[in-house]
Amino acid sequence: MEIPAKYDPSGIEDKWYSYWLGKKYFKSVPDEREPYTIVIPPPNVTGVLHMGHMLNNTIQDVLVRRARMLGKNACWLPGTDHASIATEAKVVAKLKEQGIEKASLTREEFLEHAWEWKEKHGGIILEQLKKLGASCDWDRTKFTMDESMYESVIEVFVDLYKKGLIYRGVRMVNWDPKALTALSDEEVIYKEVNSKLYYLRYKVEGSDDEWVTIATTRPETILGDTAVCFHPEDERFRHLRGKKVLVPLIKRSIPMIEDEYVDREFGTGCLKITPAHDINDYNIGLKHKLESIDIFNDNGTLNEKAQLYVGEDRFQVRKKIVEDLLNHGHILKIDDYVNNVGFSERTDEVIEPKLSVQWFLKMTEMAKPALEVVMNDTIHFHPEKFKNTYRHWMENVRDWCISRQLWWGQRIPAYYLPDGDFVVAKSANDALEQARAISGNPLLQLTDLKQDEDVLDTWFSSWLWPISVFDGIRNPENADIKYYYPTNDLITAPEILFFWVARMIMAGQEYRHDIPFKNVYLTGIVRDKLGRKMSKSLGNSPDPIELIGKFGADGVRVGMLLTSPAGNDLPFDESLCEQGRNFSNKVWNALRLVKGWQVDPTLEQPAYAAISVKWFGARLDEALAQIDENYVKYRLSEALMTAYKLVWDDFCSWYLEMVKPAYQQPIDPKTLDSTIGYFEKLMQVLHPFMPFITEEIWHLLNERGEDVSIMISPMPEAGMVDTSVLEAFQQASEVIIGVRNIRKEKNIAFKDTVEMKVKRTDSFDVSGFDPVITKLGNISTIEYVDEKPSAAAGFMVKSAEFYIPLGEGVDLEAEREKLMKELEYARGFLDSVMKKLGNERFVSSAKPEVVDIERKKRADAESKIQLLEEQLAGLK
RNA sequence: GGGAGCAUAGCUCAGCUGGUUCAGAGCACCUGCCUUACAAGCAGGGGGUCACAGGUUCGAACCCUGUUGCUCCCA
Repeated sequence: MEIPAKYDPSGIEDKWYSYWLGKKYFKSVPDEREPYTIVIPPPNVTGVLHMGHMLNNTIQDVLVRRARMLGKNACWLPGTDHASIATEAKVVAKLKEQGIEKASLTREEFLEHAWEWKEKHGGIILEQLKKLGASCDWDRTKFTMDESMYESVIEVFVDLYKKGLIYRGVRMVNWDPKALTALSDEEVIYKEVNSKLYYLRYKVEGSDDEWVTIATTRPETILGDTAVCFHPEDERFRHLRGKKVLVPLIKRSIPMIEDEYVDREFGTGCLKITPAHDINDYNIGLKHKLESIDIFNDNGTLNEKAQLYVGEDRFQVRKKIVEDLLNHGHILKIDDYVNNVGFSERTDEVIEPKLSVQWFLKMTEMAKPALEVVMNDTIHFHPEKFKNTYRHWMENVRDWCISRQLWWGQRIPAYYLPDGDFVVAKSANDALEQARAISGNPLLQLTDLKQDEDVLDTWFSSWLWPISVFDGIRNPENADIKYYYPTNDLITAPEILFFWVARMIMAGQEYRHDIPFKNVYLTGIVRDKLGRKMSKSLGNSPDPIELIGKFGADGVRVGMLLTSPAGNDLPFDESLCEQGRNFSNKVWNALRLVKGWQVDPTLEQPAYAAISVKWFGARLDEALAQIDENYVKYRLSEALMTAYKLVWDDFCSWYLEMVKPAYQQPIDPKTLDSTIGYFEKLMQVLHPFMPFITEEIWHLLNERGEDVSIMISPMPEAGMVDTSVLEAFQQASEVIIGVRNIRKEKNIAFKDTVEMKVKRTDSFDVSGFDPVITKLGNISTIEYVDEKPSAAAGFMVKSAEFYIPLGEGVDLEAEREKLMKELEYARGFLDSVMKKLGNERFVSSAKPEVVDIERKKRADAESKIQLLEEQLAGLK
């Protein structure tokens, strides 16, 4: 069989993915096995795959594939969320391109367009995940607006309303004047902006020429002012107590009030209060029972209450009012000023704090048990440090604004009666029944009821995700939810710890009386070389599909995971994927080597091969145990690195070189069988990280029947580790390295054999590995001697001395220098040990084991020094 | 302004309960090799005052205090 020297993943990946799909290996149905469940953090239907998804989903696939090979019933449930704001914005924009205004459509017509858009674009990410090798149970794919999911959301809304946890209230919200919707705090991005600080003077009412000066960045909002405030202990304004001032231009009379909120150092120490347009002012307004004057329309233009500039945009008005204020002598000065301004995450519009009627979910009571289960490690966070952040948020949680002024999403099931009263119900018919009851009017018709126009926040769907994907809200006793819930691991980004993870925990406790997952693995953010977050707008993100084309899915997966410990940002560089690709190639070439061997069934196993097979078995057991431990601690990068070194260093660089038959010589069957057996195990260990190449190689190593796959084969288990053979190999390898060094120093080509003489002590014995040393050192004979040979280059391993006779050309001085160096080191070492042992307090207070170790070190160092001294003496 | 976290090799990170001359890994770098699986490779090698200053201890990268710098969250 001809195997190319370079691994080409292109055909192989598609071949095996179709095979897995065809054999339904990703599918999961409840059975008697232990379940292992992951629900995907549903990507947005508007999105395309980016590097963050690559990292996140690689991790999920690694965990799922491993669980499957550990014999668990693994279920990775995929899906997408409807992303109400983002999707609606996309659909609106698309319609606009076609010359259609959203306002000209009915709700139903608009939703038709939205669904059409979703059908066309909504599945892109999931399709791309297949290229990555994601082993999701695609038959279970869910979308947050699927009928069952939609109904679950409505049912939960109604239930929480009945429990008194959902209420309708006036609140200061983050208003997006472009999208015409309220945003949650998490959807607002604060940016530093160069703006101006305007110093404005207000005339004191009833005075001739008495003024009070305030500083503001938003002069247009003075039209909504209802007070001016100073600090009660501020002497500078004491004389204004109880007086009134006039708002410039409109000359409205407003009171001077006092509040400790005012920062006396900032501006003039005097603050204008505009309760309708600033959250802090709003709170002061509540405290001092001030009037709220809302001067803005929903689209950011001014309304009649402003009295001036009615109908004009807020930023236009700012320019105009500054001019007018200047003309009327109200502006004393204008400073440059940098402040934080909130922008809409979706539309990039400047957020307007706005009073409006919204639906809220009370958080305080739900937060308590959700905090508890994380603090007491019922749910484990990886890494643990996020427990702190989580606690801080949960202890200061605020009510959740769950309404959005959009059409795309679950419509709020509140129905308004003609008199303004409302009922909340699962269906219009239910609502009618209730409405008739509360109004006492049995003649009310469906057409008399008007359903709330708003939809629910997307997170109000996704907080139910781990439950609703198994239909656990509507059918709490169904087989799926009982089997798969709670899920095992959730893999997500710390950015959404609060508005998703925390809320899922709350929903779990409310609706299943149980946690939604046992472990939360927080990934870092994928950044570019400059440390910037990868984003579409910056254009600094590579296209994952192109990367896969370039390095192979396996290569990219390895690249993503190599330097990505949990919770740490990943400074991405293509060279990481290159390293992954190189690793694929390394493994591939190991296959080429092994497949190239001719076997001679009559051959006995040579001694060098026997000991090598024994050693690698031990090494494999050791590494398997280390890898298991890494997985248990969710240290996936380390698990991968352990496997990487096991394959590259131990298997390829050492083992294969050790057992490799001489050129064009056949191999014995016993060694070949062991080697193939080890190779198979290595492929199984690597499979979760590199699903494609391992499947390919696994099938090439042995004839396989139908219906088999490495992905459903049992993961190798660590056996008892034979530490004595590991220790012996360790020393043997040092001998080999010693020989290689001498060859290099003395310019002896590898093809020339050398002799080796060994002067050893009883405590040192690697003779089991002599055949290996002979082979890898290309040594003609190993002779055990009692005296140091003359004219030889030497080195030491432990207390044994090794010599390569050189005939002439031994540089005595160089040998001497080498020995002196070693001696110096050994003496220094001994010194440090003696210092400790000479310290009375060390010997009396340190643990006895520690003291014993020091004593042993002293003995070893002393004998080594003696040896070196003898050697030096022998050189003369 | 409040809270949290981080600082170890050029880069990204390990370093568990203080205890081996404990300072480690991968990549990058340097040197020599196209040796018959692999130059996407092989063999070897250099590189760190563990941010700084104190303290606790027989002993500190690790514990404590302060300083500096960076990051994140909340306001």
